[in-house]
Amino acid sequence: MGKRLEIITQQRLEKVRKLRERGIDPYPNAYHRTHTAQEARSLFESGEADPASQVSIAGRVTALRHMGKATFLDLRDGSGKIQAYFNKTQIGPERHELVKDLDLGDFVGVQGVLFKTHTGEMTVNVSDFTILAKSLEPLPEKWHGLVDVEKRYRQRYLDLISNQSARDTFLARSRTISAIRRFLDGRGFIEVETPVLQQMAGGARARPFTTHHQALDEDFYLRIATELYLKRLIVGGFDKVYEIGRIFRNEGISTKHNPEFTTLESYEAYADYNDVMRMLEEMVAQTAQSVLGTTKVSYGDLTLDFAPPWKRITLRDAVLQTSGIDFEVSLKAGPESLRRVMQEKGLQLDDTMSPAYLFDKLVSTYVEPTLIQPTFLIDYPVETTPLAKTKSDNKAIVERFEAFAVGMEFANAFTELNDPEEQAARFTIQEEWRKQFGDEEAEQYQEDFIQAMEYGMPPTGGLGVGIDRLVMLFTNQQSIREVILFPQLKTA
RNA sequence: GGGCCGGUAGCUCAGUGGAAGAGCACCUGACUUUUAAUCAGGGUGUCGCGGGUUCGAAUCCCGCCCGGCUCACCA
Repeated sequence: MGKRLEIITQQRLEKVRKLRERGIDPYPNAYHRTHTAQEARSLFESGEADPASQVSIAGRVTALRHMGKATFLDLRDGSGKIQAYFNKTQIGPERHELVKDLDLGDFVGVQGVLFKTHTGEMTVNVSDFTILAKSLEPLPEKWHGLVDVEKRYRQRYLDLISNQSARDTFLARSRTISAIRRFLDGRGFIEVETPVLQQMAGGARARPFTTHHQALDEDFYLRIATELYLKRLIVGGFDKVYEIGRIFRNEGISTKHNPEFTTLESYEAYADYNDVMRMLEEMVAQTAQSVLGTTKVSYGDLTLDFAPPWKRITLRDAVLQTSGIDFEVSLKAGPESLRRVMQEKGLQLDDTMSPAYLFDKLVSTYVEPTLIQPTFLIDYPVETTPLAKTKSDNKAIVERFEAFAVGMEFANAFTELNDPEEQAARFTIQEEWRKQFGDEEAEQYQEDFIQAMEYGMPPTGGLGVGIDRLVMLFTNQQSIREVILFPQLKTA
């Protein structure tokens, strides 16, 4: 800590001491306000307020203008900002001394009548006030706000105090999640919670975090998806379930990846991936409408339109159009043939890449960059998706879609595989890849899950949505850290 | 993990070998309708950390830490 900062803090601690000496608690327990800043504003603008009626409002001092015997300060609460006016004649010389000791960042409660100044600013004419919390540290600068990205992430509260745009982004995030809940609740889905600590982490291709339970003396994984437990609930007879929750993947950190992130997963009995596609379109469009007031969303130089229907293209056609590779033809000649064709295109592949990796590579290299407007990529090779059901007329292709915008995947869904014998066979293939290719992210054989399938699961459409990424799209943010309040950073 | 860029006052930033700076914030004083208030005065610093080169280093070199972008990997 620099010496200047220490001096400022010392000065403010001295003010705290003086307040206590005068019998004033610098940190009282509560303050009962009658209005938020916004409510007071509406009350006044509506013209229905009795001009003599008192309001009390509380907030943080974000600007302070002393003018001799008069003082103006800006108070900000969760609803917005309002100006307060202190006049020495009105509050008395003794109280006026306290006003002079107020600092930027302090919390105060003010009581008085509302009026408009000569310059038209709605203001509380303060007759009484209460210090609610002294601030000991100087706030970031008022004009430029807090710019330092590292500080904005590590001390997000300063970002929120200083930058309206940060407040707007996280408010939009909150409203997005609320709107999604309303949408699903309105459709008869019930929200559930499933374990984060799992003996086997499944439902996605990813490396898990490990942890340890002391009393059981047993290692656990943090979940990488909510899928396998939610499907057990479909078996249990809840026809429509969803979970919005944190999942954890022990992988690289980037502008599009945080080690912990939030997904929505929903499962609907008697539905297939076509039903889910229609639902997702509607859900995202309604959510955008509700949060942003429009389905046309600015993103960088682009305008994304989430109004249904979104473009649909099969993975095969998309890969063919963008790379000239027809993987169905190649696959008929075996996975090695596909690897050879891809290598001929100049793709860097090594022998440890399982077929699932090969498709990932194809899609990420050729297809994803072309998917700007909201687009469904549909019908994936069975090798890529061990938990999805194949098409009734083509056992090589599963009924799966992923939704993209600006080249970024934000949803993944399929008609769920509910044949226990086939599921067992698919897990077995995954286990073989784990051995053959050293593919640590291959699904593990999950006996308990198979057993659930054996009791019978109805035809089911499942959906996963990356909430953080959806919020990025809605709030025009290029980095996932801008939509996560406390993103993962190295220890400073 | 690789490449590129960055870290100077509480905040936002100048400063590329020769006395550490500006604006805001802060402190002192003036000011009873200001609002990026104004006016007069005051600089409060481990130049990210550690070595090295040099008469002299914020500046040049080496190593390390943290961050941003990007590539790799993933969603």
